[in-house]
Amino acid sequence: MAKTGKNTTDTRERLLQAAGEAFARSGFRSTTVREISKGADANVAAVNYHFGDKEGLYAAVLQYASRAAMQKYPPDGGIGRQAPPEQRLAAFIRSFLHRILDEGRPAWHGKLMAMETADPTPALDQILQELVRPAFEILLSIIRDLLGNPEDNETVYFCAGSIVGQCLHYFYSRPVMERLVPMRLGAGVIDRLAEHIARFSLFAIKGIAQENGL
Amino acid sequence: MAKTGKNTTDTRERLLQAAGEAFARSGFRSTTVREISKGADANVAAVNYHFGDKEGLYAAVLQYASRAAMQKYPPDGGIGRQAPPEQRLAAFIRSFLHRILDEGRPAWHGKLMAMETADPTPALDQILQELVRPAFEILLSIIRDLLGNPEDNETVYFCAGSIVGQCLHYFYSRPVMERLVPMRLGAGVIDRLAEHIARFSLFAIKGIAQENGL
Amino acid sequence: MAKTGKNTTDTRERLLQAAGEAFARSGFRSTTVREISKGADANVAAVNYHFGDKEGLYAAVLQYASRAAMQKYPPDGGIGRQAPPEQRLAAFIRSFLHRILDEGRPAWHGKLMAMETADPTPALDQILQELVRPAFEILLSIIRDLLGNPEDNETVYFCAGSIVGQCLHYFYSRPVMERLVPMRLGAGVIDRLAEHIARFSLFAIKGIAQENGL
Amino acid sequence: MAKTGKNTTDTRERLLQAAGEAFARSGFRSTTVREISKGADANVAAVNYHFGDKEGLYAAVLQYASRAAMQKYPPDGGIGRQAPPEQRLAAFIRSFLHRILDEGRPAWHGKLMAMETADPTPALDQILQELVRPAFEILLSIIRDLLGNPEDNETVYFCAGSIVGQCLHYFYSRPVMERLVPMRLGAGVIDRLAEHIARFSLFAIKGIAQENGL
DNA sequence: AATGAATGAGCCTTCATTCAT
DNA sequence: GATGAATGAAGGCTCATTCAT
Repeated sequence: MAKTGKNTTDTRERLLQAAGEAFARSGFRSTTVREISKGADANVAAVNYHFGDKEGLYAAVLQYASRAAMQKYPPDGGIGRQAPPEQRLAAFIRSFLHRILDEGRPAWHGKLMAMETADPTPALDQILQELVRPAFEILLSIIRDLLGNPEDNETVYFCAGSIVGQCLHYFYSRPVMERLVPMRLGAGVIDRLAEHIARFSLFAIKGIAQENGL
Repeated sequence: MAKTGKNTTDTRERLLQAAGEAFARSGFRSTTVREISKGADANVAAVNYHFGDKEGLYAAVLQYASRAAMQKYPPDGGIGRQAPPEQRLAAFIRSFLHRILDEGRPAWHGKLMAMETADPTPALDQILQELVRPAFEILLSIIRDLLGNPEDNETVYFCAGSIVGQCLHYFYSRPVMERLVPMRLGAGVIDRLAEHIARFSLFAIKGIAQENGL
Repeated sequence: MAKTGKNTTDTRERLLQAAGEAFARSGFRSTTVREISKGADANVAAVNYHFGDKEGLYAAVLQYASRAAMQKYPPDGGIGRQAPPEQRLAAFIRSFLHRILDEGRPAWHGKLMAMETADPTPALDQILQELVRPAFEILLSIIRDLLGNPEDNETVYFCAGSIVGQCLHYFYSRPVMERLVPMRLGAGVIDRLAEHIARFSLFAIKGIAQENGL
Repeated sequence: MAKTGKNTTDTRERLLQAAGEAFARSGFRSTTVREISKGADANVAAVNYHFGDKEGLYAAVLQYASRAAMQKYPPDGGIGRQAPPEQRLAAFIRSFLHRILDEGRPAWHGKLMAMETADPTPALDQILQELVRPAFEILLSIIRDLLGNPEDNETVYFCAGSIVGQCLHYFYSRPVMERLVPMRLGAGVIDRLAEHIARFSLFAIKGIAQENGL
């Protein structure tokens, strides 16, 4: 009955953790505050007490997760701006892929962001400006370098979409893929996948650059 | 009390339509049968009468939508098997893109399928075998033709993923895209997009084929 | 699709049969009109069409069942009024017991009456006067004969209650009995049971008669 | 808005009371949780909060009632094991009869148990082992003493059934009795009834014992 | 005479939220 | 700061009944 030790980390933190896992597992609607409270070994009313309401908790979780994920897997892949764009692209892709597919402890960090991307809540805008846009700008600049700084913005955007899309696909469509192709997304596969997407995209962008350059 | 002329189509059909729009708008969980019933100008019990339960209605809607979408935009893009693989790929992509981005009347057809892809319900398996797998096989055979029928399956699967991913991305990430890039997805854009993805992928696959061929 | 042969017995009759079984199985509340209709191979609306409403059907079934049960197992046990009261009592008990415990085809006839006894609906009064009272009067007259036509009515009523109670007990408490004692109510047991109750009651009434007679 | 003084007992207790009365009045199926909640002056969700669901509430009520009834009218009738079996039988019967017919405050206690006996729910088994079986064993031992500890178990069980049946009859068949015989079951009648059943059964068992002994 | 579609009231349950302590 | 009890608004579903044919 003694409750000592339970509050070594404070309730707020435990709620954030439990909520993150739950939201990533079942989405916003399907996750109940009771489920979260139980997972955090806290009272039902704790959510409302600390975060106002369920939506407030979600926003907090999202921001918390985004920052953590971006910190663990930075969008530049840990490679300097001066590196050749081919390397920077490969690093970007590898980092992105790990961010959303990593099955490690805070696996839900990337998941949550990807889910939010497809089905945004009012909490999205908040992190969009703070975290997503900077990462996107990095990608754009890599592509511009590869394309030779073209005047045409649409091509740049399209190429960015092609790269991001390839990466996200393995997150979104995983349930279908697992039913469709005889292949599991183990740890090794992620790296081979990153390599493939980088090679695929590099050939494509180089091809486009050449064609445009003529 | 006279009910004549109130509805030209019968209740079952109206339920299917209303449910499709609602499910595509808010997802399975968030959509209520009362909302659907009201939208179909029918009684709450009508859903239960015609489809057993909410899940049965969803399954019916999904099948209905999938077939309609596949019929309107067939996976071969209306091009014969004998056409050169470059053309077949372009046709496949164009058809795929229109299928999921078409804003026409049954706009929700593609939406629903994409949502189901990312977050499957028990109703998915039903249409997976009937509709998705055949389309996927078509894509695989196109890629095999382009790659020169390689023995390595993983590369084929990876390339297929890259193509499908690029297309789906513009569906999934649309909310984010609209906030991030100054561009609207009008009818014309879909065609330019299809052209881009085809060109992008063709350069990539050709490059990979060449590299592997050495 | 041909429906010939289905109406060899008419719908009304089939509804009565199906409803009887269902009501005896699950009681009035738990039985649904749809269940009955399906069992009778008839339309949902047939019940309301033929019997006005569910309650009307129940009343019809009850009367139908009571008459059939009373006819198959008449309260006098098929023994003349002139027979010695000991024999008439044994016959009464045997007939009663079979009426409520018989597992034969229209097993539900007696069951329904017993259920109605414990938890009467408005339909009870109808059959009470027509069927139950005459049977009860027969029992009373047997007891009066055995007791030597006493002036005290309460003793007669009490004895009647003791006899009827013993019989009904094996109907009402069967679920508990089956859990409590290692014994099944097979066909042979019913006869041994009838014999026991007759003997038990005869000893009792004789004893009371002697005591009162002193 | 002030809720002080509104309820002296707490909600859980009030729910138990209200549910007991309602279940005894209308049975499990016909009783609604709204009816119970209103009767307990509580919210609809209170049932769910305190007892999980309607069935859980029923089980709780049944146990509560059984224990209370068994405590108020213990199966040994308050008489020691060393008393002569004739006295113990009379005491058992008197206690049993009061337990199921008592019109006192928790009148529904016995009613509920009797209803459960005839039409058991999953909740029965729980109290069967805890409360009913011990009482039944007491009755069996009394009968064995009266019969001179016979080897034949069936006779013992049959006699037990005869006694219990006589008692329960006045509970089950009360609605019919009241229509059939000009007699009310007042407090005085219960005692006279107990006396009758005891005398009736004693004569019967003694007779059987004598006959078997020859 | 009989049917299948449609109705609306009502039931049990769940859930986010609030309140008194 | 934190809790357990309590709330009320829905939500999905069932059911007896009715309506148009």
